[in-house]
Amino acid sequence: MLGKREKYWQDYWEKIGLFEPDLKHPKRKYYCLMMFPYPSAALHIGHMRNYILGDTLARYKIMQGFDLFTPMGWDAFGLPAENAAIKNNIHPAQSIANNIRRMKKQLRNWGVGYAWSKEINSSSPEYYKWTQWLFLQLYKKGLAYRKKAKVNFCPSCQTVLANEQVVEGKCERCSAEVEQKELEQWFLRITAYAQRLLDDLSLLPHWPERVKTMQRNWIGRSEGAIIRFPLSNLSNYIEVFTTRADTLFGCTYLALSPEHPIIPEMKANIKNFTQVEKYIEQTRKRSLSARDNLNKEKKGIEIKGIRAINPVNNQEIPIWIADYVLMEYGSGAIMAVPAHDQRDYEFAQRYNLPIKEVIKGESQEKGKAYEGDGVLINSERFSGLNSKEGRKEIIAYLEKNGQAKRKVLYRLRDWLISRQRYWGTPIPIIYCSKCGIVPVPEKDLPVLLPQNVDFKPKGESPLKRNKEFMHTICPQCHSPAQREADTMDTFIDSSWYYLRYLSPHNQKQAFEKEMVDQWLPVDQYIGGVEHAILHLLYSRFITKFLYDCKLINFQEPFSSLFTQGMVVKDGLKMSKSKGNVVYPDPLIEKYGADAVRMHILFLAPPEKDIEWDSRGIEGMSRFLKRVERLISTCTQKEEIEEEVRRRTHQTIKKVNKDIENFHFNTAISAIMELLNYLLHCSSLDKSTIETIVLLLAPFAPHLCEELWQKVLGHTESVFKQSYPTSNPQFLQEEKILIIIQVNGKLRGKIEVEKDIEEERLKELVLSSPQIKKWINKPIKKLIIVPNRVVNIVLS
RNA sequence: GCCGAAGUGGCGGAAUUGGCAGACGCGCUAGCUUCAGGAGCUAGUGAGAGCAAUCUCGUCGGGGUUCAAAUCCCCGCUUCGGCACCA
Repeated sequence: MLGKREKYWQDYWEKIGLFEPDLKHPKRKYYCLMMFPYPSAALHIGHMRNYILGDTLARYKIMQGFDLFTPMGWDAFGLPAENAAIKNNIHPAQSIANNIRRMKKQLRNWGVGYAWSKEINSSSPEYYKWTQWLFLQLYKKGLAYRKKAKVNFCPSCQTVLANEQVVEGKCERCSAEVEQKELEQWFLRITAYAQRLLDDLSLLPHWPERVKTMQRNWIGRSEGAIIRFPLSNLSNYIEVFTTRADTLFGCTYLALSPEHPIIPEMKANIKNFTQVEKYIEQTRKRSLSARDNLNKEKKGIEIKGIRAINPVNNQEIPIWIADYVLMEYGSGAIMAVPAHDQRDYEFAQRYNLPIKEVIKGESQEKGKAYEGDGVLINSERFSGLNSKEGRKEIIAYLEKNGQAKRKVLYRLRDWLISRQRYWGTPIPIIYCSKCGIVPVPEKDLPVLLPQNVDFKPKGESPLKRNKEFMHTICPQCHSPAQREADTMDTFIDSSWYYLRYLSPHNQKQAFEKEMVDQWLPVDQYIGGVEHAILHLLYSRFITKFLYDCKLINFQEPFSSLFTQGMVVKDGLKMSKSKGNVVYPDPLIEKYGADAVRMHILFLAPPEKDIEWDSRGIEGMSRFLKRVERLISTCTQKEEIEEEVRRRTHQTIKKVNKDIENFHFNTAISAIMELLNYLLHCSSLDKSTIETIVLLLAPFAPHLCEELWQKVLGHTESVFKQSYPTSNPQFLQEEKILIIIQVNGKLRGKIEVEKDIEEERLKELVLSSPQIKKWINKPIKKLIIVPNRVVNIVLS
């Protein structure tokens, strides 16, 4: 079914408000959310897959009688829009508006329904006013703070780059060497929620295990201790973090990160300070790329003139600076145990440092550090303990003397939200020379993003060049003040949008608590796995924060998550820069939306990546034509045939189960099988014909709506009908096919009545001529699995 | 390097969780139908042997558990994702 007829039904669904539930008084709510897109270009097949999955589920839930809420909006701020605008010299607001118009039209043509009356756009003042409000709440609770941090800066593009835009230390676009710049920036203290974000993953049984694992790794909890190493003949000390206190006796040197602050502090005591300085400078030049990635050779330099004392045995050990020690993690210093850490081992080998074995393991490899647990040796009174006890005892011993402290460390870092960019939510902060940092009062929100800005990159935040925007009055002392020129990371926009959908135009609040408590958490969230970490972690963080503020009454935003696979072309993810993007619209024009929708769903299970192939679409189109022909032309009769009814109910059962499990591909093949059978019946009863249409409706909405109303003569939408449910009574089969095996090999089949007595079955099987010829030896054993298998085991 | 997932016909993929391997579809082959077809219908389609009925082999490779393994266990290989000097 094509063109005009599909459009007719799309209009019809809009007219009857199929996707516009009564948000105030839902009876059985179901919140189905699909990740909102970036309106940077037209939607391609990959997007379509996402929205088709959601729409099919949504229509199924509507037919099950849920008050279904499935809204859509636009994640409209951000880099791609700004870059596109710079390239084409159009204002981002303009290009965004154009793209939204185009994408909305696409979604409509695909028959994807949304509660369009609740549409949101994160770049509109009525939305970002509340993103700013959210920032202020975080600021009030001390969760938003400012500190110096490095950014990647491309001197040729004159712009700040995101980490993803830095490829091997070079700018992704112009290949210039990326520089590091230190800037004052805003951070959100997500690390304060690290433990809860980790623990509460267990509240999410309906999230993919894969995603939860990725989040766990990202949070990266590790349990250990801070151990203090005094410097000999000095009052100073160096602290290290370790998870392996059991190996403390094997520590033969300390290693500091080149950025460690104690190095300049101890300048006077360091005898070889000039060489040390030179080494640090060299390391810095080797830039992040070379140092961070890859298993580069570990290099370092010994600090002469100061030595550290191992607190557990008072042994004096040398202090080194080593490029494999990171300032960003732990204390920026480590206790090196070459015998039991591969990195320390390699370093010790290179510089001829002693290697002292203190753990006896089961399988020790030569020429490698033994990193496993084992039994402590060469550890004085701790020798003989196992690693686990050793860690506990050694830390306890040091703790008594104030030389150690138990410590849990997370790899998770605070969330840097400042962007030196134009196209984002302005950070609602004012800098006053008298009052310092002053948040914009809530009544003054939104801080409007000015339209007239030269957003071409010139090395600083574009807003800085707009005097009208920058110059303001301090809300506290009313003297002239400056605005914050940076905008927020767009991940903030998307960390709370699911709350805004319920009241997108409310001018008094970000969201209405009663309604949000009623509708959230989202019942089903659907999106790409590329958001497994950042977006989902940030949303969880913000939800927990709002819960702590008592603004909502749930702690997790998304009860079920479904991450669909990518659609790839020529083995690569579709992207404009690679030039391998496929748009579905020409196919829809040729075959109709229903055929394209079903083809995408039929191609593979939705969580799998698929290589795009439009060839099979002909088959789907044929199938839909056969459905149409069957429904429109078959002769009707009163009575229902038993076999027809049984097969129909078996199909109903399977389709329901498959949809619930997102097995859309097998649901479709089950319907195809049923249709193949029904096509051979000379005539059918009315209920079977209607069942086919109802079963298929979520998959092929246009065709089924048309058949339901125009052919079967109903006056109400097919989506106002209940989805078919199977009646167990009609599933019963009185005859069962039993598989007969001899020595585990298939040798025959036999049809018997269900739940036949074993003795009788045995008799039938052994007397069957096709089986007899295989029994050439005495029977050792006879295994009967009721209603399934008989296996004859010969001796 | 570490963690995770996967490996089934020419292709996409099924297999009630240990019980007929290859459902459904694409593609291909033959026939019918049509003025014609890039339309429709019918039949066939894992490999090998045979006129046939039928038999043998077969789910990445190797071993094992079991009456019975694509499915469970061990070893190895390959591919794809995530993390990557995290102390």
